[in-house]
Amino acid sequence: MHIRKIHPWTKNYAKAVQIQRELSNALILKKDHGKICTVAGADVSYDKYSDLVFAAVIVFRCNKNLEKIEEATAIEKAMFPYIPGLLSFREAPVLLKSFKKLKTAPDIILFDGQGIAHPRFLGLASHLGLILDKPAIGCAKSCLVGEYSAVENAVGAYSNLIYKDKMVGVALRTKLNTNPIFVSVGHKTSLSFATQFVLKVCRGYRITEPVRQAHLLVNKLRVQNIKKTQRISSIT
DNA sequence: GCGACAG
DNA sequence: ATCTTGTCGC
Repeated sequence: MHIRKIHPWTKNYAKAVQIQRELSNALILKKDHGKICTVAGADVSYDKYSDLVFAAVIVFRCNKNLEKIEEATAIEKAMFPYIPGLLSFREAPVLLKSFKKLKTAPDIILFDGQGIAHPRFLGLASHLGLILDKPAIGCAKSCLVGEYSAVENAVGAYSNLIYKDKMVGVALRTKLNTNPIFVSVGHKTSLSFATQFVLKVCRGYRITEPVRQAHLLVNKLRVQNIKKTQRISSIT
């Protein structure tokens, strides 16, 4: 799929922050799409013993079975450290490399991270939604910024996530007796649609099925790659 | 200065 | 995120 080149992947923290401030103004924080027929889940994995970063994206048909349409993976060297608030500068390059391999562009994309529930309102899902020019939703497993009240223990229950007097997302219960996940708009969709959509693509786990499958695939890729590397080094 | 802090 | 087995609870 097409990758828009909006800005360089700087390694300078101050510049990265400035880029986030500028890009956040270009976000479309409303439902800007028709019926969603395909959905993609994306995730990243790291190798503790090297500086390699792995990515996987899987596209599904939005039916009951979430039939898999296509998948793509990529490997890249980590060029940016993990800094809360600057996650996209670490994970976006390898993710884009995998998205570039997709033949079919999904109608919406689910990311393992925040959308606008972010210090400068530009989390991973928002940043990539802009670059890919696609509706995107942030599905984080923990909270980065904002405050919220306790969520009732019932699937579908949620509480608003407030940051700087703005509603930036929701803490959503996707599974009984399990901590809620944090859903926020990434780009080109609304919070209400994102919330309902996330619930529709959950399959008995806390994490949405598209992201969960991408997580399983990227970890498989990492383990295979590590084993392959060890086979080669034992011969050499 | 102190504490918080997606993956 | 990553290193890792069993184990407590629904």
